[in-house]
Amino acid sequence: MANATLKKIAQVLEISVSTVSRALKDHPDISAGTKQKVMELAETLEYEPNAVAVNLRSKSTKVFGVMIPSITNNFYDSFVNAVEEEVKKAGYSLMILQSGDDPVTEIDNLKIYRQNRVSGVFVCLSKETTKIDAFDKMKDAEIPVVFFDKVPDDNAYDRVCLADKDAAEMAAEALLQKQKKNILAIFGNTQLSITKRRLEAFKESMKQNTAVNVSYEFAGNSEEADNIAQRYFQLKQMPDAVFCMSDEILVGLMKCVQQLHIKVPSQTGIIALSDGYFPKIYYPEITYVETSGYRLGKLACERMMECLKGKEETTELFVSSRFVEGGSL
Amino acid sequence: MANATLKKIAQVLEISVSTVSRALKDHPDISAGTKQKVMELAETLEYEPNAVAVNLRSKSTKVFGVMIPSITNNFYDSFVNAVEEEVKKAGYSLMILQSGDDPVTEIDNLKIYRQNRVSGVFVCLSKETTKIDAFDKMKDAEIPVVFFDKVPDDNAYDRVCLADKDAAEMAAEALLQKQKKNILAIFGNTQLSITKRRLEAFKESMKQNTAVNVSYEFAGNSEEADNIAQRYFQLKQMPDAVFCMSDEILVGLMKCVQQLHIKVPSQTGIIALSDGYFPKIYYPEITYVETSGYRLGKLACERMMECLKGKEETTELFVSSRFVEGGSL
DNA sequence: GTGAAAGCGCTAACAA
DNA sequence: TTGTTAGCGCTTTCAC
Repeated sequence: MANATLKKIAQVLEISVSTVSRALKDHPDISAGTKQKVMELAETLEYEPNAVAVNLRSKSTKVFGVMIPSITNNFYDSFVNAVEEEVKKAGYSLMILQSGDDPVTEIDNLKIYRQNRVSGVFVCLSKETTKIDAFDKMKDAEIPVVFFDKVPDDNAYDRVCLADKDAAEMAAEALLQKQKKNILAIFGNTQLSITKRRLEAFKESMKQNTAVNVSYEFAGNSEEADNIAQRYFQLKQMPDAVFCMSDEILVGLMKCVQQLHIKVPSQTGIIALSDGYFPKIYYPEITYVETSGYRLGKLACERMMECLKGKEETTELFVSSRFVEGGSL
Repeated sequence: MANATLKKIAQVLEISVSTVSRALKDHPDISAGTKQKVMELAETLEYEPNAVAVNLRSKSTKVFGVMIPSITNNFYDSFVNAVEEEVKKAGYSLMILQSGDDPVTEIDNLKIYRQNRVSGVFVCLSKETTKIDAFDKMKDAEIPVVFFDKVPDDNAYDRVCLADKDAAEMAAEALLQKQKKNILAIFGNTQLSITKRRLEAFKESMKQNTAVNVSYEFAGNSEEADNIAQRYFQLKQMPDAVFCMSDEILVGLMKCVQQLHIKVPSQTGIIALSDGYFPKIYYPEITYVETSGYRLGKLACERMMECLKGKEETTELFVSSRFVEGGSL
């Protein structure tokens, strides 16, 4: 008999609902005998508490929202994976909503989260988002928001980010170390703060050695990266190394490498910033600086949990980077 | 002022809660004047209905569960993407839970879905699941379940699947058409029904031409596929074509192809069953038979919606396959 | 040790 | 046209 309620159990046993409730929670007030009977009946009736009712009563759902531009993206997947894994331990579930990189959808989604009274929201801003006042409503509703990856500039918000600066620097250092002289550096959409940070740090590191020639290019997707690479590798003076800011760009570059039969690393070296999956599908495996969505997820959870137990100030936290040697540089 | 309730509005306006409720719903009974006042106050108070309360009252949440082995998987992503897109139109949200291919977690997750009174659940069984009686509890709770991809054999359940048989046949036909004589066919985990179906159909098609030599191999992941390919491509009689049952296997094969500098399609042809992303990251692009997670998602939604409005019998539905020409065969 | 009652926020049948 | 009442399932204070 499914959908048993406290009431039903109470009726059968001819005791009150509150006693049943307490018995099921193993409350000290209740006699062993009563507990026994209640537990048993609950068992046979397959009683399962109605979370909706509990939530209404307690004014708190055990659900976190996660908003990402798109779920079909390796990096966000890793993030979500980590978060799901982590919050489950505390009995939470996830409500995942995609913004599709659309600020309007983003705002709609926030509304859904508010109406569902989620306990908190993890947000990666859409590419197009410029105004973030919509998030103030979450404050009013007392729903903590932890931004990740694409975060607002405003210090008034909690943010966890990749150590973009460190990562870009590490990659740049590696290139210099290998004495590369003619580098093609492909970055993503310049609108994104993530691109800006990586670009700036990379450029800064490159200043150390003025004898190095670096060409900066920008690709919005894999295909554009492919096209850019095509152009450069048909020059008589081929790049002797390529830096890829992201997996998307790496994938585009590698298609070009395959097409033009470029030997890696003898003809050209390659280094990327990556979550780690794509570098391993090529031969030789690509040397990369890890920017882990998984670790970012864990960090975001930690921060969220702090927010829940009365946070103090907002913070910006970073996930450290890690150099992973492949055979491509 | 956030967290306004009907009660607050009612108090301010000195009218009853039910009038407020009706006014907000634009109920015909309510006078224009009252509606006006209520609407305005609701606006300024930033009233937003409490979904939890509504759910409790209506005994129906606007949430679907989606259970997949892992979210870090292209195919399931596409599926989830399609489902999210589709159900959003009807005002539903998704609660995604991963089973991690663990039957115990699977059962725990079902419990979470039941307790949260989701409106329905989309389930892809874990690799390890053998007994499915846990799903009967969902029936008792009157929560419709639509299985997808990895589905139970039992006809008593609603299922949407890829047309594995068709897809494998199409690939086999293409190989025969191209006069391939020495084919390496790599399949996945033989425990999975999906593997069985694809394997059986492929073998059946191959029977048409007994002059063709086919080697059947099985790989549980990309690395194993790579190793198998390594072995075959170091034989003096190299395969003149390779069939990959899945993206995972294709990725492994391609790593080997890169390592051994095998020319595609001149030295060996390649054909795969795939969702479509991975075939396009290689050069030449891989010829594949599309097994679309996205379309599967759409179909699953259709079926779910039917279930919600009182279904009749359970069905097994299939997403048709599509041959996509790359340059690899 | 147990029960009665109130209330979380909302809806809807029934009254007025 | 509006209000009253009851109740969704649960928890918890207060009384006995």
